[in-house]
Amino acid sequence: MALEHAILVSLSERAASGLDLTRRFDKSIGYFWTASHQQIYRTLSRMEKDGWVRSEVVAQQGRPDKKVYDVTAAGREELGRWLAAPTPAQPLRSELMVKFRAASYGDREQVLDLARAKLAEHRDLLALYEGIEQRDFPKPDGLAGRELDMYLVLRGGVRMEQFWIDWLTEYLDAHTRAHTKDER
Amino acid sequence: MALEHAILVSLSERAASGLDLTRRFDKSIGYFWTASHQQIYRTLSRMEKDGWVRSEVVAQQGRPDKKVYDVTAAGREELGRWLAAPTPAQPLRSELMVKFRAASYGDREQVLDLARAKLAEHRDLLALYEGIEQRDFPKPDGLAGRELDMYLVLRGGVRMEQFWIDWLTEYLDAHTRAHTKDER
DNA sequence: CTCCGCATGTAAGCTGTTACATGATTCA
DNA sequence: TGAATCATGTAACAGCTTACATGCGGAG
Repeated sequence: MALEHAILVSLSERAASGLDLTRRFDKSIGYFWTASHQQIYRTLSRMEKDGWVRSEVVAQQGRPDKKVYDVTAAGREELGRWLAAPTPAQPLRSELMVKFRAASYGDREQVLDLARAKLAEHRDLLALYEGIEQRDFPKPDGLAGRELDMYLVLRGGVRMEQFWIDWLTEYLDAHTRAHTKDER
Repeated sequence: MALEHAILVSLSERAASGLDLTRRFDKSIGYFWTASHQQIYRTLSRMEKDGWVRSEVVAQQGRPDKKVYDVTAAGREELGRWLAAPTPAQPLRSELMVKFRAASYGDREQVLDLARAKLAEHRDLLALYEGIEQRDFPKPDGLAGRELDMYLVLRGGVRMEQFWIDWLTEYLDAHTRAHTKDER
């Protein structure tokens, strides 16, 4: 029930069409909340029916018309209500952890390869986030308000990737040690 | 498509009824993959139809009969196949991060209260995981095989909770500093 | 004239959640 | 007698994914 609210947040930052939103959910806000264009169009329709957003058809030159959505007063009210409501605990769901736990029921070497692949993925993501951090927030000390919010969420992404890298490294090291011990 | 596989893992460790599995998904394996009893019963039926598990009705004294499920050869094969298959990147989905980014569109003080509540939740979870770690793996150095797998997944849980605590602390500190600066 | 990007959708199917249902036994 | 636990489900709905559909304009 949170896609509506993620859309309200994104539209509060700036009015947008369905495709604009789709692109935002492919980066920026998409780093911590993903959605496909099908979901977005469907949800926008429902939100307009509910009066949380309104749309205006905008003609473009050399391109098809687009419907630009904007948050209404009712939408702003709903956003404020949701922001203050308690956030239910979102249990961790990690396919990788299930696989790691199950490694002894299959080919362990292939599971270790999966771990190495994930480690590379997370290193790439960390580099991406750190690049954004250095480009957009070179001096974080003076930040406040909306910019501070953006910065701190990005910091969450950086720390999250660092967590994966550290844990996967511990995992691979431990299994390497256990393996060499077997060999002796 | 991973609940089937989580069930295969759990049944590989030990045969179980639907209710047994439901209880396991409330702790141990449930710390990184959750499922309700409705999901479990529905999925077990499908898996039996597909030949991945077989069931045996076991009479009990003073209790209703139960259906105990067991992994078949086809199920073990499927588990091995799944274990070796690449794991798709699972994008992060955090309602809390959406709220943090949106704090300026609502009552910031209430968002800070949410952050404090989450911090307390994650401290409790960390204490739980560290308790299990000390109780079940007091000397992790000699571990190998299945036990090492269990230990390392638990370490993932510990590190994950540590991540949340560190980040939420950074978040609260940064906003406290920004706030006191406004006051001056 | 074909392919690509823009722009908006529909439809089918699977997964997950919420609510309801049944029948037995044990304990207060 | 009434509540709690054991044990297994059904039904309805909401959410998400995958595939398909349409039509316009510009580039090569």
